Amino acid sequence: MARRHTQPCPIAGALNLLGDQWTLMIVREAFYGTTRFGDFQKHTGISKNLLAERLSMLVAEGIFRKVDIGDHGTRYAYALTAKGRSLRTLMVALYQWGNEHVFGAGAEPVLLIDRQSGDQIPPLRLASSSGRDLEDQDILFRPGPGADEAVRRRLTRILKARGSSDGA
Amino acid sequence: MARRHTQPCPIAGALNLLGDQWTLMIVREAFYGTTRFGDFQKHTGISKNLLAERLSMLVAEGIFRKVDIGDHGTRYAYALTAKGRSLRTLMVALYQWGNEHVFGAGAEPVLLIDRQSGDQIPPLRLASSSGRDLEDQDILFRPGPGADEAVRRRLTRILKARGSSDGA
DNA sequence: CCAGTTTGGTTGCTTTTTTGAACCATAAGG
DNA sequence: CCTTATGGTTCAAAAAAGCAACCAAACTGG
Repeated sequence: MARRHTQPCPIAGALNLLGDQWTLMIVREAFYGTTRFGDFQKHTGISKNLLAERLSMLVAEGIFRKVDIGDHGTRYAYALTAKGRSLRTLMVALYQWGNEHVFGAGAEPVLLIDRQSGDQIPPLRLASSSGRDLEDQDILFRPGPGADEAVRRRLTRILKARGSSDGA
Repeated sequence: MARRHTQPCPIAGALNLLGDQWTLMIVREAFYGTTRFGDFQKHTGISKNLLAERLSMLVAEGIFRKVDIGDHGTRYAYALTAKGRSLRTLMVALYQWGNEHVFGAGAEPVLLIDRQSGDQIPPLRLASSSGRDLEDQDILFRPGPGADEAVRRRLTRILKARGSSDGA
């Protein structure tokens, strides 16, 4: 729950919110259509106190919203917000990596299917704006407007190291 | 370290390996070119015992390999294997989500740049095999060969719930 | 309208992880 | 040959997770 990572880094920032065993399981459930406290608990196996804490964190972060259903009172639906639904790409990346590298071809537990064609959804493809496939060495890390001096220095050093090992 | 999730689910399986605060920070460092124990520690801020444990887990899982450098003995390089490099897509999804939804437009700490064009790498796009954009409602979850009875039943129920709410 | 169940928690205790610091052996470097 | 760097291990303390018990409001069936 405590913000562990303090560096201005998108990975660190994302892990502060999502980097534990349960948060993305809860998000998975929401993509499966689960909305109720008890159903999240039943389908994930998380304990009630942790689920309560995670859901309230996710609501505070704007990833879920808590909707009072039933006339007024003790029945609620937890639904993904637009920010929550924006995790779809990340979830698909996890699905595909888990299928391929944890369970392996021929042992995939859950396949992602394109409803319209009935075919499997193809692997996410990292491509340039012109559509060219990008490999590891095609990616550079550049400080953005939110970078501090430390990040700026570090990325510059990485860039130099990469650049010099390039011609070799 | 203990395998928490036991369901046959690609998300659960992936989170068993990657679902904590440090593992993906270590992987990030590897993508930045870090190979040495001390450098991983310095750049992430992880404590030595946890780093040692995580690295040995990652080596055991085939995500990193440990290479003895220096004549023989106490100097090692940790390098991503092909399986480790296959995390690239997942990492990019995290970078993009963190930039957009944790820091926000205009405050991105680290931008991903296409070396050849110098432009920013565009957001990962979830598309069908024919290239059509896919939205939430276009994705179905189908049991794969590794599904057990419980998963099969659950996904069938989700499919029905989705199908029936479809015409409404 | 009353009794029993469902829902959505909270509380408190135990166990596991993480943190942080100290320590250490081998190997490089000067 | 003395010093420092490397890559750890070990230990105690703090934090987080897991687990069971408890609870109040509200819905349900009769």
